[in-house]
Amino acid sequence: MKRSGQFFKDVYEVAKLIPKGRATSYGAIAAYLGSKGSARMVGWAMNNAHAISNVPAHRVVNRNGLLTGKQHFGNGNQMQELLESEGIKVKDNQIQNFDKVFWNPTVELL
DNA sequence: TTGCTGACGGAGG
DNA sequence: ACCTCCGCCAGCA
Repeated sequence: MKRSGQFFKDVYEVAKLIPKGRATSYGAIAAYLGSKGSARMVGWAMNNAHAISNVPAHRVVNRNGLLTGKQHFGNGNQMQELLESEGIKVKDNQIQNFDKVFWNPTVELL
């Protein structure tokens, strides 16, 4: 078993806890895990998350609500379609009303 | 082994 | 307000 760092593992667990119709940011997850400055690692973990089941990486975007990682979903706008399928409005790779759909693990999971 | 890159974010100019 | 640089740390050449 490739034991990725505990950090990655935690990222996966938090990602799985993101409610349907909600989204969070890389930085928010990193902050929740205690590594505020490691937002990039969260993104990296998401890349690896494709190997894990039930990890809704499409619900994780950058702090602007921009679907920066959509290009990693293989098909063109699959990430956007998944989000819209859950009720999240997306326009031009950006989540609309991001402040409403934003799910802050530091607050929600606390 | 060393160095560069990367699904980000905050600080500085 | 806009643009640029630095830090975070794991993976890969």
